[in-house]
Amino acid sequence: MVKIKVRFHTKGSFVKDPNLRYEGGDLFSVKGIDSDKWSYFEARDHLVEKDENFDLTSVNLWWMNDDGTLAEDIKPFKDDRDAMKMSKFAIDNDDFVFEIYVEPKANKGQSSKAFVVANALEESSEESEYETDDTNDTYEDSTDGSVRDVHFDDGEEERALDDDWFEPLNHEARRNFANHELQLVPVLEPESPQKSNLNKPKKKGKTKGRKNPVEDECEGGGGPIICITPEQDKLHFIDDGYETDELDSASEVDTDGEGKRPMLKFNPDETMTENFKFKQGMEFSSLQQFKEAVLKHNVLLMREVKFIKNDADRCRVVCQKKQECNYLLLCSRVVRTTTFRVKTSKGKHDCGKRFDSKSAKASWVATVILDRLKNNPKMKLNEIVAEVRTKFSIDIPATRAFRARQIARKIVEGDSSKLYSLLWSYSAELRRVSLGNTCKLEIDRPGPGLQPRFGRYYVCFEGCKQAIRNACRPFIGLDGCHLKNQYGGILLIAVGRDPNDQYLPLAFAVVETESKDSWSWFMNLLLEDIGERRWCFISDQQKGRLEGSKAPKVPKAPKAPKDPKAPKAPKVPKAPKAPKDPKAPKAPKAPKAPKVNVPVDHVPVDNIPNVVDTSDTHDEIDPDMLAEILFDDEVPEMISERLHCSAPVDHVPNVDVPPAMSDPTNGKKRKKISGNVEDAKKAKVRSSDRLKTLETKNIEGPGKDPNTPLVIEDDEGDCDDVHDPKIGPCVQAIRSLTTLDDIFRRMTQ
DNA sequence: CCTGTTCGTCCGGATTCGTC
DNA sequence: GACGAATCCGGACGAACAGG
Repeated sequence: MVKIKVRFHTKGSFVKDPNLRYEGGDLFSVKGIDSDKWSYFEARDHLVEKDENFDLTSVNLWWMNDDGTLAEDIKPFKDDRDAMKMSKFAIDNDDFVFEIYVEPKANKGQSSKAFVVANALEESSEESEYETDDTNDTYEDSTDGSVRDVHFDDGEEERALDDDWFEPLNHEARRNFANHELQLVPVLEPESPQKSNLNKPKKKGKTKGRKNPVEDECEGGGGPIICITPEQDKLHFIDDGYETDELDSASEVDTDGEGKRPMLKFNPDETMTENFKFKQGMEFSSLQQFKEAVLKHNVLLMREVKFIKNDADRCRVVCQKKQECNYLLLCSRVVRTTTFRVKTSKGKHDCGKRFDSKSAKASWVATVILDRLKNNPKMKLNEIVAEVRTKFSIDIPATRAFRARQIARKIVEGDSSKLYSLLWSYSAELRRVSLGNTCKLEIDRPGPGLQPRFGRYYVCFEGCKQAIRNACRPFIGLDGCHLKNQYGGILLIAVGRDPNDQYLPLAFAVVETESKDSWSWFMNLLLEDIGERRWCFISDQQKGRLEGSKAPKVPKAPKAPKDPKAPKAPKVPKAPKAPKDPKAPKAPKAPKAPKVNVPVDHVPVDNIPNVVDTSDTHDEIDPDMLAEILFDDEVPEMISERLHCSAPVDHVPNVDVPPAMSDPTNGKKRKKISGNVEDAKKAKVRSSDRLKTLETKNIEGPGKDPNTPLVIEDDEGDCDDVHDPKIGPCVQAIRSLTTLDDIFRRMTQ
């Protein structure tokens, strides 16, 4: 594939005085077009893009390589085949720039000037195309030098020949054509033995020995068996029975690799149907592809076939009921290519249908159930049997369904062991792309002589680091979820929030289990990457983690926010929140961490003893849950208000934050928390109970308004916010946990 | 009864050799 | 060189069995 550049000449016209030239109009260029993807329709799209009134039906298109001349090199650009010519030309001639001319269609009775020129060029080329077509042919049975008398009446095939003349000739030769100099000699390879025979007519009976089996079949056939002789095969001959228009959708016309006349090509991507026909001449990229297609087709036909000949070069297929059915397919390799072609085709069964086709092999059944298995990995065997019966009226035994499910599972899940072994390469590639990407792969070595095993894996991308340092808010959500593949494990993930309220994945890790050890490993790596600042970590909590850590909830201090530096803003009256636990100490100061017995596998960063454990087990990472954490709870709401506040923080009205300002879920998830606190708490017990938090010293960072710093500050004990009933617990918690080590220490006290 | 597993059988692929 | 026949071996298959 190469990149080509196309210059479009539009809105002008051809003038001949006496040389042909294009006058007036506009010119625009399109660069970097993949030659493989270049098409007639892409050209049209570019023209429409440039001029929305462009009407393809009212113009003729012409193309030419950029160093050609209009008088000699202009060619019609009528469809995709012309586009393919251009692509081929670019590759063959290292000429990657083309001109496309848009010419208004001539009125009735008038001829396009370009048409006159191009027509002359085509005529001249067609006169000699057969000769040129043979230049690459290696047909060996010809004995004299006469040009083969091949004639195609069909326009399609003329087009095919038209394609052909193009290929073996270089640019210079085409110019010779253009000048009506039919001297191909300079461009033809002189006198190779093969080529010297190319034009010789076939000597009948020269091939000695065994007759071609295909011919045998033709003779002995008795029935509508269509045969291709070796001569037809080698010449890519297409007889009258070749009905391009009747091809099934699963096939396409294409030129073969040598740029010869179009052949049928089997398209494995298209859906096989009962109406599919294995036409003689149809080509397959491999014998395996042919066999799979045959089996698939016969499953649909509810017939059973067998491969009576099946080796590297050929495959002969007959019906299982060979005695009563004349079904026969023979596919064999095209000489000196890797392509396989159907040489014999009698693809109609004379036998009756059967409902227990063995052609419905386990591998085929696997493909049938693949989609359903993706959604339902525990699909039952009888469901598989029923599925195949419903779709194809074929009964398969349970054992086949069992194996099919095994195969399908393997396809769906992939070979995990192989994927794990690719981690080294993946890491190396990430490092190659950017040295700032962090990849940590921990290997577990069970013992000497034993194979090392996957331990842990951590990834943090350079871009994410930059984003959290420079653009995002200093809040980081942490969570973990179970991996459900063959080997299990836990995925730990850290996400940030950018100024647009979007989640920003920061880092992720795969660890063996959620434990203090694994979380601290993850957190240490994360802090190494994002830098030591005062970050605010927000996490959910797990059941076991809170055992023994339940402590009286910190009541809210009376509301008394004061910031002398900031102007006062009017406040909306709000009912004071009732403390949930009347026995709870009223001390507004940071609570001293209770001494709790935290099992080793508890995550340390969550241990703020103020909530009731109602957390769910982790199944999936739920971004909405994090949204709730950030915006539904009393403390996060305070934070969110401050995040979005353009006024000083302590003058934020004590009202609900409008969803448009703060809620990334556009208010869908947001629950009212002012007013009756108990009701509000009930309504969002899940999210509030998940909140554990928090570690930071200085929560500063870009909020929505970068000019308004976030002020949940500041130095020890000086912040009036401590007396704010909304901010109290948050700041207390924040202040008391200045570093991750503090958190760990507290956890283990 | 349903589901999953085991084991013996048989088919098909690979290879070799002989013939045309 | 192309094709057919013979042989060997691995894997897919189905029957039988075990477990829930």
